[in-house]
Amino acid sequence: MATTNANVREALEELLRAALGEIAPECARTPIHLERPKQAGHGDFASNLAMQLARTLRRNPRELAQQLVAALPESALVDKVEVAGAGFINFTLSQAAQTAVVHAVLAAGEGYGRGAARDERIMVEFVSANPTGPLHVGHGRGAAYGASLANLLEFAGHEVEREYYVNDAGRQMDILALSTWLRYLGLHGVDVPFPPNAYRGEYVIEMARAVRERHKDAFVVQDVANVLADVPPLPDADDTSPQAARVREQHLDGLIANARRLLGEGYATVHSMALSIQLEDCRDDLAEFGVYYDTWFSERSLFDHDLIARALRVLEDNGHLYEQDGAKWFRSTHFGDEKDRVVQRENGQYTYFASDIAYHQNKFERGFDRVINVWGADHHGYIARVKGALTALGLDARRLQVALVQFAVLYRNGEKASMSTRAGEFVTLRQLREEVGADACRFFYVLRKSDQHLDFDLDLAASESADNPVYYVQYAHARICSVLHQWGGEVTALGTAALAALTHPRELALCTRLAAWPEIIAAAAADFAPHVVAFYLKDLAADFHAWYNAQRMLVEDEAARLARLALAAAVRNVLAGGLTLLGVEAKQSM
RNA sequence: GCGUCCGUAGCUCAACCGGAUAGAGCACCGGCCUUCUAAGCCGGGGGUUACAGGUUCGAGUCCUGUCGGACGCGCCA
Repeated sequence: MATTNANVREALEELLRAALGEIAPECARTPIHLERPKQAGHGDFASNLAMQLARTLRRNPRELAQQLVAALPESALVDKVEVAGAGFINFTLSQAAQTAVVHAVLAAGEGYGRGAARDERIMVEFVSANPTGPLHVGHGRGAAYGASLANLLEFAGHEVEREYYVNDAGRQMDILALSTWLRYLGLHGVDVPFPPNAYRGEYVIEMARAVRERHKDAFVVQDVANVLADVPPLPDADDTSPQAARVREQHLDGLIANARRLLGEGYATVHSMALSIQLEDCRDDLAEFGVYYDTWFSERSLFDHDLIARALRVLEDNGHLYEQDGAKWFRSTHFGDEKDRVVQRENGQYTYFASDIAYHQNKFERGFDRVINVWGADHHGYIARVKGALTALGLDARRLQVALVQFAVLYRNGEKASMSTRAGEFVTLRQLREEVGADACRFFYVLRKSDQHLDFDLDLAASESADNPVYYVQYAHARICSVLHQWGGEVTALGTAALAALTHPRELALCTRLAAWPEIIAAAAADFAPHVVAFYLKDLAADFHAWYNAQRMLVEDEAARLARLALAAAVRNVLAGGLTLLGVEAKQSM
């Protein structure tokens, strides 16, 4: 008779429902809400039913609560029912009902807490950083959050696909290809002044070496004047005017055009080498961070299959496009956006937004019930136009959900550390992992609500960090492993151990905590909130450490020993499962 | 200027979509290792939830305004 947590909750609801029918039949359909009190001493479950009724019945809530309690049917699950506070009804479960969760956990193993129904197909798209350089610590937060969210949704019972959108078709890629080529020329002694707004990082020079290795001097152009032909000269470095900024952009565009002209087919070779090197690097980086994808979706494939033109045609046919100043506009103001948006420029090129419209149409056509985008908070202004476009395409925009992740700001010596990709002076995700370890990184990143700014203190994280809560949770797991190892018995045999010996308040508190795990999963998944899991694991570890210091497990008395070991094994299962969801290793020893 | 998000202990953050005495960690003070890992435990001090109103049995949570912060407002991606 494995009494699961859901059983208990439903049983208590039934009891209250019966009492309600007795006391106030006219309110028999009032929803009954049971919550877990945060305060010890308020029982295992509490209901505010009497307070809810007080309004409609215009009666004293405490009196109502008393009457409800008096009308409750007998139940073996319940030890004590009390009226407290303004009219709460507090249930204290019997020892058997509280400890039964241990058997439920051991029977289900790491599957304990898993949502029952595989009801929805969900895509989670996350990170999707331009493959123009190493991932930095801002991407790291999106990676940790997105990966944990996907795991969480999967564990909650959905079918999840993880996707990375590769921006391999835009101007940024051209700038990367140009940057690589200019460095390559530099390696061959052809010195073209390196533009300040090209990619200046050391990794670009490494790519240039790779190009030289494979293609020798095939792409060398000796005449600097030729490279700079028709390119407007760079303004002074200290000129920060908007005009100067525009000229710098034109300078880049001119260089890219010349690279295309001078290299011919060779340009595409450099371009695709740069892309594949960066993509490979990104994939490795994320894999070492415990982040994996089912699909890497190429933006360029949208062009190759003419999907952008097709999507725009649908919009056009539905009357949502118009022409002005030679460009083609999407009337997104009809769908709540602040202003209309260009989808095709005067020069005939599609905008990034146009790709995105086709991309999201494609996502929906792949048959997902829900599509979740994890975006940096700086993209929030972008939501209205994408949703608007989906609506205009005749799709249900509510199926697209955007999870915004606020910035992670790095602090070093108490001061903000810059992380501009272009300037080349940023802290990469790889550096961060090497400094603090992937486990601490993953845990640290999801330890706060995603809509909360994250202050990442490098000095603290890099220090021999006993401060880091991830060790606290891992330590609890390792302690249990150690005790079970010293006991030496078959852990599977604990699944049927008698639990009557579990009577210590610390033991019962642990059981209550274990019983909450399925609810934590459901709530965290519904709210897209992996931090709820992280906080739960800290609480569970705290409950365990407190018990560990209060009682020994390996005692003479066999009944007590087996019951306690069973409880410990159950705690270990949930700790391991939770850590896995967050991409953190459940260590056997520390 | 307009829009979105945010403001909770000295610091970093929670608070089960309106519930009980607002909780953790760090830092600070005092205890616990001849017994399963002290990366641990036990105890203590620390708050007008930015501010002012409003809604109701009840507000950190909802509505209005003010102040402060981050981000966004391109024929960039």
